[in-house]
Amino acid sequence: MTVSKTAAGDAPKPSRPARKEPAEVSAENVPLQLGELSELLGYSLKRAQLKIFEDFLRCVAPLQLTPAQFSVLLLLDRNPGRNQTEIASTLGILRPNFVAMLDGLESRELCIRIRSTNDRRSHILMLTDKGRAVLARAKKLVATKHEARLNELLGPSKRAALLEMLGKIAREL
Amino acid sequence: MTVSKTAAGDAPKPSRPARKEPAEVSAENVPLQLGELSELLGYSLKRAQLKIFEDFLRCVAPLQLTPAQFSVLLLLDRNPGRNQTEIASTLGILRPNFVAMLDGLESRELCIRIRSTNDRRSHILMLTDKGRAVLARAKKLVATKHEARLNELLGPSKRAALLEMLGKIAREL
DNA sequence: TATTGTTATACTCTATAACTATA
DNA sequence: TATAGTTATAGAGTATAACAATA
Repeated sequence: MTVSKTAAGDAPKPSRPARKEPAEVSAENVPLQLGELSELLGYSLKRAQLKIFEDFLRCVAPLQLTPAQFSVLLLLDRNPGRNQTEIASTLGILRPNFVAMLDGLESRELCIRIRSTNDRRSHILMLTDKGRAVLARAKKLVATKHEARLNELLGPSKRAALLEMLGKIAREL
Repeated sequence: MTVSKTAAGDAPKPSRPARKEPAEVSAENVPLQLGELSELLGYSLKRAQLKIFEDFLRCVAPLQLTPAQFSVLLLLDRNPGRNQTEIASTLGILRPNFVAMLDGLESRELCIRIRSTNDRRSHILMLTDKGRAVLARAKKLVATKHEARLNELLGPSKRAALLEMLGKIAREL
């Protein structure tokens, strides 16, 4: 059922140790078996996601941007004139949690909140010139280092297939 | 470059509103554009991972097991006689954080810690009979509900391809 | 009355230092 | 001295209730 790479019980038992016994009865340095875990989509998905975020952080480290911050900047650039609720909900961020995040970006002068004249309850969000500049540099780092690495690892067509399947799961599951 | 599904500017502008103007100048109910975000592997990966964990929790809800707890039970079943450090590190869990997790499983009598006779510093971990029974029921729920759903959504061959790519990223990135 | 941004708060995850008991 | 399990703690991330200003 499960494809075991290094099964402890499957190894041919030598009739006699080659040179000397490791230490006492046995060293037990045998690597653990993942078993059904390696067939669990959620498990591999989680491990892969952690690796990718790690790599993203490394690649964009000079700009000090997290994946979440990068996604906010991208969305503000593509959707000028939107308020906090709209941006947050699109990214799956709860409004209360979006406040501190925006505070951080605004204190670094990457974006600004502007009280809307139509509806004075809401804040229109805008990238600053600095925000646009940082975003441009971040996009370049992501494309040339982060995504390039993944392209190298998977190849363009597999990468595209992966993206499509992940999108389908995110949308339809 | 980016495949936009509902581009605000792409819709053919009607020369005259069909019935009446929405409200004032414009309703602005236009959905946001994800833009480059939909091409970012990490973004789709994160959204997909959240959906899959959500579905896992729903499917295994009768047994009250999280994905992390399920992975521990699976690993204990496959690797009897291992200690906390070995199990935790295999799953990418830090030893201090593994303590409370084990406390939870042990208090539910799903596994036990046994002081090793060889090295009295370490605790050998074992599934209890109850733990094995719960694991068996969990495996069945995961296979027939959770993984079956994903198989239905993606098809078996695409599902296998997805798993392989995620594994490759987790191992090699 | 309902909604926007906000505060306060709590709960989970994750990460690090340091203790204890053993080796 | 080094290691296994543990404690304490701090920081993210995420979740809900409730308030002030505005609609």
